[in-house]
Amino acid sequence: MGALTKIRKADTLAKAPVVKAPKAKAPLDLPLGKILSGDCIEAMRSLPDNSVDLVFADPPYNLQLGGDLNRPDGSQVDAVTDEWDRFDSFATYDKFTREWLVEAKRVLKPDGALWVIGSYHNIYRVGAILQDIGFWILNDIVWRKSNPMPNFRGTRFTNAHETLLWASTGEKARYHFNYTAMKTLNDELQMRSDWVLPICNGGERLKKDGHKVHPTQKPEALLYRVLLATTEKGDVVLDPFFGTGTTGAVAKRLGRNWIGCEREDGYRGAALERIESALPLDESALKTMQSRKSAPRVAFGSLVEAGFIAPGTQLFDKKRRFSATVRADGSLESGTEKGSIHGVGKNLQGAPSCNGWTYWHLEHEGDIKPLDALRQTYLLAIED
Amino acid sequence: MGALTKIRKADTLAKAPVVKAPKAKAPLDLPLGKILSGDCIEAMRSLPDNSVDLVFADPPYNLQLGGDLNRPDGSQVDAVTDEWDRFDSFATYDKFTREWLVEAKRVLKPDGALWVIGSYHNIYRVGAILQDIGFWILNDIVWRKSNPMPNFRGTRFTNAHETLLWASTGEKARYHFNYTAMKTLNDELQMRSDWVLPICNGGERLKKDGHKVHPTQKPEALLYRVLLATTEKGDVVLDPFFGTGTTGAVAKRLGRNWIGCEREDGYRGAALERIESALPLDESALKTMQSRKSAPRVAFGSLVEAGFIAPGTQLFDKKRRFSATVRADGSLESGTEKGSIHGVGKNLQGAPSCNGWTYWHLEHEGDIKPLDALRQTYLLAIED
DNA sequence: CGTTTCTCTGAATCACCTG
DNA sequence: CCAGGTGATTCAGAGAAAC
Repeated sequence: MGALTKIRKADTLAKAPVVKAPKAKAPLDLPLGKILSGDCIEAMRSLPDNSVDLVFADPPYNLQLGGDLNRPDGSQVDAVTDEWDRFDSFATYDKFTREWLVEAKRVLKPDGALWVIGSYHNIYRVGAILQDIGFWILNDIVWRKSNPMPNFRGTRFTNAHETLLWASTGEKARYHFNYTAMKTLNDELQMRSDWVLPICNGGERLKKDGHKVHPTQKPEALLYRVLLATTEKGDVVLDPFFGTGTTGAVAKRLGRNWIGCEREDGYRGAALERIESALPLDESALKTMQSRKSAPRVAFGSLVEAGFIAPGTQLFDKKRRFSATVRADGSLESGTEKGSIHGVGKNLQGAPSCNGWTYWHLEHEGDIKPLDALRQTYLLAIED
Repeated sequence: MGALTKIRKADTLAKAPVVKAPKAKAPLDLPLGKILSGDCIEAMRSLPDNSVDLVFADPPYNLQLGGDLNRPDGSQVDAVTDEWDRFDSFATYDKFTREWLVEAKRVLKPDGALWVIGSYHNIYRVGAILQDIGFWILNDIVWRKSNPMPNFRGTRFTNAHETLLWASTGEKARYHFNYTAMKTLNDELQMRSDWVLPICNGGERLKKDGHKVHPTQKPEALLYRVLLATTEKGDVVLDPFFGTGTTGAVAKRLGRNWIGCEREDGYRGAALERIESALPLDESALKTMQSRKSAPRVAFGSLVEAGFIAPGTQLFDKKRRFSATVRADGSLESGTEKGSIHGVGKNLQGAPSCNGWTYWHLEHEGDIKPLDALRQTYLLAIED
C-alpha cells in the first residue's frame, strides 16, 4: 500500500483545496473596538482566558503611573538615591511588569503571541520576566530610528533605537508568521530583525493646541509591520497601554479587531476620535502574498493522472548528475531506487531531505524547467 | 514617583565629558598581557579590587539549540554545540552570570566600565542582573550584521543583530567616553547606538586544518570601536571570556594593556600566537573603520507601510498599457499577475526584467509621475 | 589575465500532519 | 506521545574554479 493510496488521498485534497478550519469566533462578550478605562491589570482581568490572538504592549518605562506604583506594603516609593532603595524601585517595577504579563499570558490563545516595545531602561527587566513566566522569545527586533534625537551633551552614543520583543506563549507553542508577506514587503529578501523606520512626527503626530497629545506616540508604520507579520484578518489584538490608539488605528486599517486599555481620559478621547476617522483598506488591497504552505497540497501523482506529465518521462536534477523515470502511479525509478519524487531525490544524493518539486527537472524545448513550474500550471488549471 | 523617575534624572544629570586626572599606574602585580587559565570566576578572584579600567565580556549565550538544521540546498549548519554553552536552566545561567558580574564589579576601578555582548537568548538575563548588582546602563548598542545567516526555514525574522550593553559601575559613577573620536570616526556625525559591521570571516577568521578555531570569534572592528570609545592609551582591559583573543589583539594594536581569562587550552594557545603577531596601530587600520556611506536600499513595501502610498492605489505604465493595484504588503496585483513591482512589470510585458521604480507611475493631480519620485521623497523624509 | 560562475559558510532557541 | 512521511526553505561575501 503505499504510494497509490496516499497519492489518491492527496489528490482528493488537492481537488478540494484545504480550507483552514474557520477560526473559533471571538466570544461575543469580548469588548471589540472598545477602550477599557482604569488600571490595565484590572481591565485585563475582566477578559476571558484564551481569547485574544495578539497582545501588543508599549508599557511605561519611567513609572509615571502616579499612585499606582506603590511598594507591596502600600507605601509610596520616594525618589531616593541609596542602593537599597534603587533595588526596591526595580522590584516595584518588576512586580508591575510581572502582573500585566501574567494577565497577558492568560488572555492569549495558546497559539497567540506577545509583542512588547521598550528601551534600555526597562526592556531587560521585561525580557527576563517574560522568560521567567514562560513566554518564549522568537525574535528581538530593533527599531532603528532614521531621525532620533541627538545626544545634546555629547556624553554617550546617540540613543537611536528601541527594542521590540516577539514571543510565543511557550517553547513548544505554535505561532503565526506571515513569512511571505514580510518577504514581499522587503523586496523579496527575508525581513531582518532590524527595521529602519522614522519616528512619529509630521501630520501623523497628534497635536492639540500645538502640543503633542502623547509623549511617546509610536509610528503607524511600526504597528503596520507588526500586525501584518503576526496576525490574520479578523484576529483580535489587545493593547494594554493603548495611549492615543496607534494599535487601534492600524488594526482598523488592516481589518483586525482591537481592544485597548487606557487609564487617562484624555488619551482615550483622542484615540477614539482618531480611530473613528481611520479608513479600512478594501478587500483586494488587504490581500497579501500567500506562502506556498497555505496553498493546497498537490500530489505528484495528480499531475501524471491529469496528463500533465506522461509515464516514462525522464527527469534530471539541475546538473544532470542523476536521472529518473516517471512511473504510472506517480513514483520515480532510478536504478534500484524507487519511491516518491522526494524520497528518490533524497536517497540518490544521500541527503537528509529533498524537495522533489524543486530538485527534479524535465526537458522542454531544449531547456529544462523544474517540476514546480508544472505544479503551478496544474494549480491554475484546477482553480475555481 | 519612582525608580525610573530617577533614571530620567540620571539622563539629564549626564556628566560633562570627563577630563581625566593623570591615572594611577596599574599595580605592578597585575598579570598584564597574560591569559589566566581555569574558570573565569576563580581567575578573576585572583585579581585585586579596583584595578582594571574596562571589562569586555563575551559570555556563553545559552543558545539551547534543538536538532540539526539544514540549508535549503541540503548542507548542514555548523552550529554552536560546544559544552561550554550548555546550561541546565535559566536559574543555572543566572547564577553563573551573577557570579562573574559581581567579580567584574569588584575588580573594576570606580570610574571603570563594563561591556557585555549577547543575543536575545541571554542578554535580557544579563541586563537585568547587572542592573540588580548596581551597574548603570549607559547605552545598549546594536551590532547590525551586514551579512547575517538567513533563517533557512522561513519561520522567523532573520536574526541579523547582536546586542552590547555598556554600563558604568553605578548611577553616580564617572565614566570615560571619547565623544570626539567617535564623531570623527562617523564622518562628523554623532556615533549612534546602532553599528553596522560585517561578521568575522575571510582572512581575519582563525582557522586550523580548514576549520574555524572558535565557533563565535568576534570581528576586530567591533572591539576596535569599543576600546577607542571607552578607554585611553595605557588602560587595563580585562576579558573574562577571552576565547581566541580578539580583545587582546585589538588592545595591543591600540596600545592598551590586557588581561584574559580562558579555560580551554586550545583557545589560549591560538590567542597567544595571534596576539604575538598583531601589530600596533597603523593608519590603515583606522580607515577600515570609517563608516562607508552608501545610498540606503528602499523596499517598495516601506513606502506602503509609511503611508507614502496607500494600498488600493492604481499604478500605470507610462503609456497606460497596463495597470496594477497596490496591496497591503507592497505587492502588486494585475489580473492574474501578483508579485513585486519588478516581477509584475516584467511578466506583463513579457520582458526579461523590469525596474518597477521607473516602470510604474501613479496619477497625481492630473499628471503621472514614476514611483521613483516617491522613493526620493521617502529617502529625504527618513534622512538623518 | 580578467570575468563569470560556482561553492562554501556564518552564535540558529528554524515544520507539521497523520496514524 | 511517538514514529514516519511529506515537502518547504537562504543572504552576503569570500575564495576557488571555470571560461
